[in-house]
Amino acid sequence: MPKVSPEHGDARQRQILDAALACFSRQGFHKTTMKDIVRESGLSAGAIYNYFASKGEIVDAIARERHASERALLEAARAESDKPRELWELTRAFFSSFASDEQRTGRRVGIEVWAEALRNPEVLATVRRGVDEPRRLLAELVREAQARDELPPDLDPEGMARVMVAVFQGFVLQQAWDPETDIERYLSAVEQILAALSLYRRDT
Amino acid sequence: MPKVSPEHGDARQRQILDAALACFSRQGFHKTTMKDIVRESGLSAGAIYNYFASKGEIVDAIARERHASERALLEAARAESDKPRELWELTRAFFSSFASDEQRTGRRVGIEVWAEALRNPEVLATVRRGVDEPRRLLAELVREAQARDELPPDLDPEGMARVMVAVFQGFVLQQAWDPETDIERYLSAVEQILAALSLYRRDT
Amino acid sequence: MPKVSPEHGDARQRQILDAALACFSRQGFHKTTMKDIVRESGLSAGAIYNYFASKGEIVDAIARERHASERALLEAARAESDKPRELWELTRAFFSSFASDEQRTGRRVGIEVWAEALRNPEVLATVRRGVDEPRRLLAELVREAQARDELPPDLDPEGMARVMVAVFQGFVLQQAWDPETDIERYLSAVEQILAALSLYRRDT
Amino acid sequence: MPKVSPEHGDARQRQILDAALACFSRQGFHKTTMKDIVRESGLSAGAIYNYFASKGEIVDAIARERHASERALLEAARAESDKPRELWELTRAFFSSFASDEQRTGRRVGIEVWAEALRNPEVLATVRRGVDEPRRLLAELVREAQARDELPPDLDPEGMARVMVAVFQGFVLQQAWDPETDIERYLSAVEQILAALSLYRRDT
DNA sequence: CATGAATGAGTGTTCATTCAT
DNA sequence: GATGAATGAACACTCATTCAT
Repeated sequence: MPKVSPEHGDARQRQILDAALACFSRQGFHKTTMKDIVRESGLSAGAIYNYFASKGEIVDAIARERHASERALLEAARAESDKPRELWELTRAFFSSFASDEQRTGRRVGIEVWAEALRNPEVLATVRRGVDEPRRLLAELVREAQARDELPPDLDPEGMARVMVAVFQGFVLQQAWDPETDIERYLSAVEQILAALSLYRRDT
Repeated sequence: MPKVSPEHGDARQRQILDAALACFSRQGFHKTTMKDIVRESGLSAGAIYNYFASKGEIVDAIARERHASERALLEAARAESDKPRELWELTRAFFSSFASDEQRTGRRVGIEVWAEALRNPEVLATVRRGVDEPRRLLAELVREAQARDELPPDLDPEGMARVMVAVFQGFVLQQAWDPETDIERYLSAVEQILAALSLYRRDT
Repeated sequence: MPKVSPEHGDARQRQILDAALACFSRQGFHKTTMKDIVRESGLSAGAIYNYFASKGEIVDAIARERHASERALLEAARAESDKPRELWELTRAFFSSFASDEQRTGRRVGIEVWAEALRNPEVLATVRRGVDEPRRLLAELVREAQARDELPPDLDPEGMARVMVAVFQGFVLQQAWDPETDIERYLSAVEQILAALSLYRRDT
Repeated sequence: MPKVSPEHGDARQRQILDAALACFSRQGFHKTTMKDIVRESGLSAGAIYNYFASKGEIVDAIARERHASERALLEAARAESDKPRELWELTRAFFSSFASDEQRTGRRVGIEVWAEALRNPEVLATVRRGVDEPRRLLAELVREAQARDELPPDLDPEGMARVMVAVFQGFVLQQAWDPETDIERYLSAVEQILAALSLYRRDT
């Protein structure tokens, strides 16, 4: 079927990536064979290789999608926040994504991407980009809050940003290992931390 | 002459696990072949299969070793703490292990274990045990601190324990992706959080 | 509007064969893919299959072209010869084609055609036709020279014709493996052989 | 079956090369699959890869065997010659190998090796070594014959050596394409050439 | 006639595991 | 117990060919 609409290619790519994500989330990168993706996508092996040069490129693409997805979430969360309690609202908005099954599936794959980053420079670059961006944003928000006298002036913004990223990453792990993990109790602890810090500012 | 001492077996097992850890840390579980472990250990393929029934069992054993290693660290850290600042001292002691190259190597493998846990029930059980124990300990410490009026009484101990575990897990990730990551700035933010919480107790 | 001139088809065929020859000479038959020929020719895969039923047919056609090319060379060489030194002049004229890069490219492919002939009856037939014709011509020339008392009467014309063909084939090989091969020293030896034979006639 | 005699490995290698030669001679390098060699050799795929790192290495090894085989033939032929008619006797002895079916099989593969040399530097090196050696030997013999006044002093030894190599190569081709090719008539022409040259010496 | 995306059988190669010695 | 050669199912990937548009 040649002479095909220009969107056709994008649609095929989606079809492949959706199939790959499904397989990866079910069995992981390494146990997923091209045959699995072929079956899941309904395409032929050859067709897939028209869109991706190798299995590795599919993994790269999935890693980039994870990144893009988190980034989109972050943007959306930020749009809803108002300055004074921004950090907290951002956190809450971001964590709300754990309600979605699709996001949870994606995050399971995301954990594998984290591990893959240790061996694969391409994936590492994507992961670092995906972590550095929110980290910088959070540091900036900390600085702004300090300027508004809402956080202790001697709190290191970079350190605090990393801690907040960690709070997110750690929850992703804990929830992946145990889906029962109670998000509300977790969030309430985070909220209390932020509240404590914002009171603490006057005492230092 | 099968005049092998009973320790012989243990020594062989160690030899295999050391070799496996070296390989896993270098190339990951999936890219490590049995041949790699054979070469690294200096044993024969057959000999290895006398001690482990499959490659998967070696992975399981490595996962258990990771767990044991973290647990030992935790015990050691706890022994050194005095009650009033226990949480913080525990944290600091625990993070001091990042200075050791050996621990860093081990943690890289640990991240892969985290991913593996998503697919392998055996490994999942080990990982959960490895996380639950410190989590329960931390929750207990939080409760004790609350009893001593060192932490806000309405801080959820379970939630807070999870957050502290996350703070550790997230740092493992960030440091694995970027070994330059500054541990001191990270810790200073954590310290400030704990300090804020302990002041905050009086205000609620 | 299939208003294509009748030459259109021939032109397309040329386009395809030129592309194929270029690819074959660069990478050989077997490593050349249809995609390579598509790229080199600027046509589409489908278009090529309108003119050749299979890759094999392209190989056949190239083999026939090699044959036709050698034949043309032979005819041209023969037109220039005068009887008494005909064999020698023919040889020299024929070898002069080694100066042309195009002919050298063609001959590299020719060698592959020789190998292909061992497996492919179609190609074998073409190769045999391409060798038998000059062989018969040379045998005839030997006979004529014998009639003019320019070659020993007991020289076997068929044997001698084969030897002369071999002298050409061997040079093609040696020059393909080492383009530095000195054609003049080679030819001078051939000339001396022919000269010796034409003197020898009187001594037997 | 480990702890195996040291000859065992050589025997396996032979087994593989014999199977490969059989397959290559039947279907050529490119149409021969590893599966074919597996079937023919009676070994498993994995076993073959214990002895050869790739199909290409098997091809290389076969090329080297062709070389060694021709070299051995040449040595044997030379041992039987006496100086005065050495060139001719060498030729005759060498051509006598065409009687053997095994040698004919080998030579068919040899022709493919010739073509392969055009694309594969490894094979090219082997082929050039295999051709240069006899060429140098022949040039030396020509020079010795000239010293004994048995060949024209102005005959270029290098050129003549190449011609004699060509006489052999060309016959290999012609006989591969048509097994009926009459070796005696061919050889008689060669003999007459050598005889003419040795008489001719006095006339120049 | 032309297009080029799709096909899918087939390729060379790998590697966890076994077992005769 | 120890050995390491052998196994063979599985893998990622290729490519001549087709055919809907």
